Amino acid sequence: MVKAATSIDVAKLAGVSQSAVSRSYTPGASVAEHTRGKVMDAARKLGYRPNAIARTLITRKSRMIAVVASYLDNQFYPVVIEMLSKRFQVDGYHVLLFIAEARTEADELLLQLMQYHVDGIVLLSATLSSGIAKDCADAGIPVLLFNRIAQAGGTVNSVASDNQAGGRMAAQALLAAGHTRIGYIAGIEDSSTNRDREAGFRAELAAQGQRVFARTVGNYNFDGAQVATRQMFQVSETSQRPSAIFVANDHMAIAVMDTLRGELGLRVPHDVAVIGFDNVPQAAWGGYSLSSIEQDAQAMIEATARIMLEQIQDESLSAEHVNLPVRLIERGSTGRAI
Amino acid sequence: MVKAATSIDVAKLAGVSQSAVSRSYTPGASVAEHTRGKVMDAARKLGYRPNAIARTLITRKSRMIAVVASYLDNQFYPVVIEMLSKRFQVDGYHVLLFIAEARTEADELLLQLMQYHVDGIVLLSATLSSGIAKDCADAGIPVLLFNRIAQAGGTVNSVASDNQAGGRMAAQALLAAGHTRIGYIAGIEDSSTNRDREAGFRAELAAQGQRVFARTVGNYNFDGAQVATRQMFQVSETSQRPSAIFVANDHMAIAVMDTLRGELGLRVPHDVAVIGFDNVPQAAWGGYSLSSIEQDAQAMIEATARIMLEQIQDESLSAEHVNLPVRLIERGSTGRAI
DNA sequence: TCTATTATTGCAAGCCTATGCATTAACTGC
DNA sequence: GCAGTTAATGCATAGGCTTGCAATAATAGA
Repeated sequence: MVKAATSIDVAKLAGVSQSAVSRSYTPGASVAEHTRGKVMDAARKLGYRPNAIARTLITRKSRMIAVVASYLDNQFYPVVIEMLSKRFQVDGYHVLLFIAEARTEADELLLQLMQYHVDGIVLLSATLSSGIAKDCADAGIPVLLFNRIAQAGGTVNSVASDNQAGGRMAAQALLAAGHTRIGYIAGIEDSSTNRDREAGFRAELAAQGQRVFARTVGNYNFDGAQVATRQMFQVSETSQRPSAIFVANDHMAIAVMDTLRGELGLRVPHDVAVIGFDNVPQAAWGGYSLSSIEQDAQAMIEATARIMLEQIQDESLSAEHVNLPVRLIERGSTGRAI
Repeated sequence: MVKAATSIDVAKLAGVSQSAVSRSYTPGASVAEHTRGKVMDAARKLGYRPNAIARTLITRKSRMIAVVASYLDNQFYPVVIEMLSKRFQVDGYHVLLFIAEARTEADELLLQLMQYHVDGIVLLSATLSSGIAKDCADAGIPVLLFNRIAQAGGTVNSVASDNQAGGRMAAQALLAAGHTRIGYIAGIEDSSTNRDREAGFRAELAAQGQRVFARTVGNYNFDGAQVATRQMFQVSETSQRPSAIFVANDHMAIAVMDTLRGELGLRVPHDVAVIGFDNVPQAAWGGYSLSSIEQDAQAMIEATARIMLEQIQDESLSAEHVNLPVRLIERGSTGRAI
């Protein structure tokens, strides 16, 4: 193990002061081209790289952004994480990833994050206690909820899709296909996504003189969705069962289709039409051909990056709330042949 | 924005020296219980949290582990990342995540990582240039290849599955079902996983007097696998086409099944049997019921964590190479009803 | 009661870099 | 050739913490 060269070592070898070395690595600093050349030569010889930790200590900018997720089963999140990570790398920021399942766990984690002086925090489909939100605000660390709406209009940013519009689109698609017995399988009850998707869905049904025919809860997880499907279809008579279901996200919708076909012997869309939300890559797979409401992940990432970078630059900016349009993608699961 | 309290503030309020504050936060340090109590009280009042950056600067331990992935489409990786992240959190380590597609990109990234004084580096299905490997070794940073074997027996650890055995199992499963025209769809040609899986597969075929009937390359990606499937099945006569295919991973195998069924109108397993590798969650989905060779992700994570933590503790340890057993999971795609 | 131990505590020196300020060098224009 | 600018450089300090060492207090042993 060789001790890494420091700026002082480089300075000595190059015959300049340590400040000159530092300035050579600072874009826009005042150094003669000639000097920078000597410094870079010396640095190359010694394998010198500036110590990001020491730099963070003094500048109070770590160029790290924390991303907190609760699980990665739902492919929507890996996709988002990958995009976020690449997007932030473009601007020289790195992603510190955390998996926190419970709320309390997330709170504890965020306190740890703050010790690392992260420049910003992105929460994927998670919320945080107002106490922690305040701590972050006090510390000047911008926080952004991704795919969730902040409850209080406080200091926390949010980037989400227009879930209500999405819910309406789902209803329209099923109504347009002539369904009259339409069910809803909910995600996590108190999540903003579930609330908004369901509200939009119900509003559109109501507007067309209908209402939700059956409703169960899948809590946004695979097993939960299977259970929810069984519950919804435990009645024996066909006329008692929904002929179409709006499932609060694709991850669950796939479990629903599996259960309908595998366990209950029903065909999709012939016996039951299914539509999901998110348009994850798997929705397009031949085995499912799942109709879905597409979230514009690219636009969400771009908005997230913009807001975070702006607020890292300028602390005085106030919280933003972005709501992006969604789009109906019709595939086989709602009867549209592909 | 309130400036965060420092150990000096706490020391003042508690009426002790700054060292006492530091020691109060260091497990095993020499502090009277009474003193620690005063310190903690003062810390609570001020909302003090030790500054991890300053600590890193002096101890040269950041408690951060870098994880480098090249893409997250293949669900195997999100699953692994989630498990790794949780596992390291147990020991108080945090994961710094990077997405690097090309080799050169990864090299550049690693140099940046070293600036952050990460305590260790885990590369998911990626390799690194020997130059960088040496830099890491020199800097005393343990590096571990996950799901890849290090080419040189050098300073780099590796944790992988027994891919050769897996390849053999895949061959056995197809041979046992009576197939005589067996194809192989390869992953990335020069990856150790592809090499080993194919070698085992061929060895077993040879042992039973057969050989690979057809071979195309899918490069471990979805689109590539679709192309590879079309190539393999472009011949018109049934007897010219394989009746079974071993696909180098599940991510591709699913694309293969979609192409066989959707484009080519073939049934799985009736017309063509398919077996994959990894046993990703989607393999179990009803839409595919894909037979697969399971990698024991849990054991791989455990080995990874153990090796990394050990080597972070003790720099003198030499590189380890772990090879974990795999298991055949038979499902519908090879004819076994589920 | 006095000395020998041991447990606590404080002092002060780093760890490595960024940056305000003062100084010096190099130029400019007249 | 000289005063006035501007560019380049170095000095010295700060940023928040850990830790070896010395000093002190507390305890035990005789």
